[in-house]
Amino acid sequence: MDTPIEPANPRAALSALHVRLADADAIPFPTRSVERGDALYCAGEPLRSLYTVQSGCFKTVAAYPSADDDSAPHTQVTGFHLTDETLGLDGICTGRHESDAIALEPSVVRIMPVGILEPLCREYAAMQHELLAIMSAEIVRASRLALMLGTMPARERVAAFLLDFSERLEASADASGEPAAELQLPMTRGDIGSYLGLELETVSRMLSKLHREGAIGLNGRAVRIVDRALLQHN
Amino acid sequence: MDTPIEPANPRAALSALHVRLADADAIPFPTRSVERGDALYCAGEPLRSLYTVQSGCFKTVAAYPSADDDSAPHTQVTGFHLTDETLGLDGICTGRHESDAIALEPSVVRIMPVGILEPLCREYAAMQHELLAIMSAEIVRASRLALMLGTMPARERVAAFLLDFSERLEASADASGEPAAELQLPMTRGDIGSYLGLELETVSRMLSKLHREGAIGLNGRAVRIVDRALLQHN
DNA sequence: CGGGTAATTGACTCACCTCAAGCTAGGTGG
DNA sequence: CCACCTAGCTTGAGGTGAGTCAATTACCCG
Repeated sequence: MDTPIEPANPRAALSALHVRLADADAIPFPTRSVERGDALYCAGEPLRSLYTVQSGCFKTVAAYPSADDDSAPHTQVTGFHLTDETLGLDGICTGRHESDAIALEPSVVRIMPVGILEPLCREYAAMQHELLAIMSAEIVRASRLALMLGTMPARERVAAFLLDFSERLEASADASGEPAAELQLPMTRGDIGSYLGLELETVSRMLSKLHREGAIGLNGRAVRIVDRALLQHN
Repeated sequence: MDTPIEPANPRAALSALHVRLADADAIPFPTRSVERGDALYCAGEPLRSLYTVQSGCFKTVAAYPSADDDSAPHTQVTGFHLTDETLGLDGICTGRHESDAIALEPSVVRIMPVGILEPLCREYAAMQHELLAIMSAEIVRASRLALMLGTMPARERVAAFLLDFSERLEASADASGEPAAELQLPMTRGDIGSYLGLELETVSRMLSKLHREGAIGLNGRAVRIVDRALLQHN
């Protein structure tokens, strides 16, 4: 308790989470294009590389075998990944990918083979630090998602999702500092619902409600954030 | 697709997640004792060290400012940490702890100063690999928690919690391979509920129900797992 | 033995799920 | 160019699992 610092404002922290792997160094990693709807990798595949999104957007989908075996396994979108975010980190511990990564729009990724990555990090302290920071940020992100799913009502979840998404858009696109007000959501209501632990109908209803209340403009997947305060509070 | 391996069984994976940091090397890190109920660290504090639990048990608690500011912030137990598990990883990205770590019983931790850790990992490949594996495992754990909170009904959550806890007890205590059947839960129903995104009354009801159905023996915080299959399925 | 924290159980409520119907938009082929 | 078709979205009506409130019991520690 030596500094009178902010009590861990998660919104602020989320911006701080935004770190780039391997952009300081000039190593020419190869890239790969992925069509909309295609998988960058699938759960169970051996981990060969980590991927940094250059352009486009992905969702990661995890499955958990259902309680009664015959019924469908529990499945959930565990994250959306925009430009400059890194994919595949969850596979390091087992050497296998723990989830599917599906492109939500035509996307390009930078490929960083894991075999190269570790030696590289042993050489360059900055790079090692960056990798650790990114992984730590991913832990925080996942924990925060869990917190959201555990404690917030539907309406707050949807609002928080929109705010988070707009800030990450801003972070990846321009560096204006101002979060984006116009969002073009690349995912379906069903994807959002899965991510937020809600049914797609509930997501739709909450979006309509936020629209009626004047917090957002809404036209299909185009969302305009009108009143940030109204979204944050209440 | 070169190996016909298990399709990412999360239960199995969870055991694989169990990795020890800095136990191969003979570096004499100092230790620290923490009384039951005391905090090992608090959210917002600068990150000085990572901690490996030597004995005892901790819970980590995260706070998220509430939607309307005047009311209490959302708060949730984000994890329970037994022997050999590492605490503090979520703080690496911001340099500040993102949660409180509270001892649930008298505990001892091994202290690993972060300033030493990174250079050490640059020197020893095995240690670096271990650290990355632990962090990755933490990502998987958090994602899986989110999945659970997003998709499973109360009864399954409680059952999954008991199974997970018993396996981790086994992993940390003896190396028998057989998961523990007798659990002495160190946390309250409220803690469990917070972790699982349920009210403490619901946790209590589900435990009673599992008891009535013959899946578990139940006597306060002492739980005996009678019928694993019944817990897993249905 | 007494006081306070933790756990159990019941009755009632409500937020979200489920099921169902209709709508909209974009792409495709006749 | 339009008709169709599918996937996605919206909205309504009704059911239900978990939350809320409240009362009682069990337990631990001083």
